[in-house]
Order: sequence, then C-alpha cells, then structure tokens
Amino acid sequence: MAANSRLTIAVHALAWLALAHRRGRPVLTSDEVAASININPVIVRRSLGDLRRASLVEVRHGTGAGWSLGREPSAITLSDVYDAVEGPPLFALHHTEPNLECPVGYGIRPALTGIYGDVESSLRAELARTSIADVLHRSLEAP
Amino acid sequence: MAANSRLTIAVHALAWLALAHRRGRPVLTSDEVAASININPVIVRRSLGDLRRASLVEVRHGTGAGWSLGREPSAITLSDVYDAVEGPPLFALHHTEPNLECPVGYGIRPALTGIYGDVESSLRAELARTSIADVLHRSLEAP
DNA sequence: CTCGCTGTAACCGAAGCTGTTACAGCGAGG
DNA sequence: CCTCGCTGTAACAGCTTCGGTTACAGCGAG
Repeated sequence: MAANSRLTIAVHALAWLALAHRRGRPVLTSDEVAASININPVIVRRSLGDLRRASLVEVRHGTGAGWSLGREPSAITLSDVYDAVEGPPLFALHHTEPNLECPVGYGIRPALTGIYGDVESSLRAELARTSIADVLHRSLEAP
Repeated sequence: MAANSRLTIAVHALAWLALAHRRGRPVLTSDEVAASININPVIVRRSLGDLRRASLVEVRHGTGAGWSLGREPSAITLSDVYDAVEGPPLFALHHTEPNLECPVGYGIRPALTGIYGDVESSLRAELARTSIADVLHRSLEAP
C-alpha cells in the first residue's frame, strides 16, 4: 500500500499548534496550519477533526474561530495520534476464506490474529515513547 | 491505508510448505499452495518469488518442478518474511515539501525520519520473535 | 522433443488517499 | 437580528496500489 502520510500531517499540525501556543498564539485557523504544512486547508480540517474526536485538540466556532491543543504537548504521545488518525489494522488477513480442509488453512487465521495483535501493541508502545513536545524539541534543534 | 495481506499470504505459504515437508512432500507446486490459501496460483508465484529473492524458499524447474523451504522453519522469522514481501516504509513523510520558513516545517522531517526508523526497528524486533515453526504450531492447535 | 510448471508482462476493477470545489452551519460581535 | 469568518462535510477527480485474471515465453527432467 502506498504509505500513508496521515500521521505525519497530524503530528506536524500538533507540533505547530504547540509552538504557536508557546509564542502566545493559542488559537490557529486551518489556513494558518495549512500554510506551515503546505497543503490544502480542507485536509488540515479533516485531520484536526480526527484529533478533535480523540480530544487531542479543541475547536472554536464563530468570530475568532480556530484550533487549540486539548492538553499539554508533553501529554500527547504519537500513540494517541496514531489511534486518532489511523484506521484499519496494519496487516490484513486473507481476502477470501482459506481452504478449511487444509489444517493450515483451518488454524492460521486465529494464529495470525493473535500475532498481529501483539505486533500492533508493540508498535503502539514504541510510538508512546515520543510526545508532541519531544517532536517539537527535535524539530527545533535540526541543523 | 488499505491493509496489506501480503504478509499473510507469504506466511501461509511457508507454513504449508513446512507442514508438507514434515509429511514427506518437500516440494509443492504453486497450484498446490494456492489450493490451501484459496487464491490464484499467480499470486502465489509472485509471493514465493519475493521469498526466493530472500533465499527463504528454493525453486526447481522442469519435470517435477515446485517450491521447497530454503531453511528450517524455526530459522525463518516473520521479520525475514516482512522484509522479503513488504515494500515501502510504514509511514510516509509529507507529499509536498513543508514551508521551510516555518521552524516546524524546516526541522520536522529529519525528526520524524528518526522516530519512524525507531518504530520500524521495534516492529521488526517484535516480528522476529515468531518463526514459521511457531505459526505452524499455533495453527495446528487451533480449536 | 515433450510436457508441466515457473516467471512475468499486460490488463481489469475495486478501493484508498490526496487534493479541490462547493456549500451549509455555527457563533461572536455589531 | 445580521454579518462575516471559519468550521464541517459532501462530492468529485486523479493517482496509485492491490488482488485477480489471462496469456505466453522459458526452463529442464525424462
């Protein structure tokens, strides 16, 4: 599958919101976020909409509308972001049912389900080791 | 992203080859493998071709042709299979270059490259904990 | 030389993602 | 109550990938 840039977009938006907040601009419009990522504002709204459903950001309507972080940048991990924006599981089982007459075909799906579950847990654990504050810090110290 | 079933197909084929070998049938044709997975033989040949390039299976031509395991089932881990069949990286960076005037846009790509590299390493390490022999064992003990 | 199987190219339809346009909805401020 | 700016979402286009299928050249044991 074409690798997905959803996590990148969402993390970029959150890091930018975190920096703006630190600079005294706690609320940004989707146009302002889109200008940093250099993409269409609608894509930003779709991504931030996912993050809002997970309470990672808050939105304000009416005059002076825009987006702000839902909690401290150090309290938002990449695992939270991954869960908010990433849809289907990492690995899929067979599209068509295997031949159940074959012992492997019969038993492999529950076996792989368990293994794939462990792998996804490990993936989340690794993502949880990094927060938005970490990403912002590493971005700002780039050469 | 639409989840990929390539890993599932390849692992199923290898587990089936391992069981057939144990039963005294060390060489199987792509039609025989496809019959267990219940998919088209061409897809099996494509998948086994990837595995052959990684020396995980061997192929024989001419009369009595077919596929056999390249080494012991306990010496083939899911990480080996993942590397053999899975193409692009898990997460993509931005499709278009971020705004380099913005400090986040300037530094986020190297930051994410490092983080994503760590996550993929962790994924491989978790996959490496399971071998084809393990998958076969877990499949055969299914209820 | 024959025959069965491999290896690969070409193509199809379905699905997903990015990107764009368009428009209804909301609410603070006048 | 109206205006105005921004959000939220639907609809659509273009691209890519994937699974699936057909077709055919290549190989080698017998």
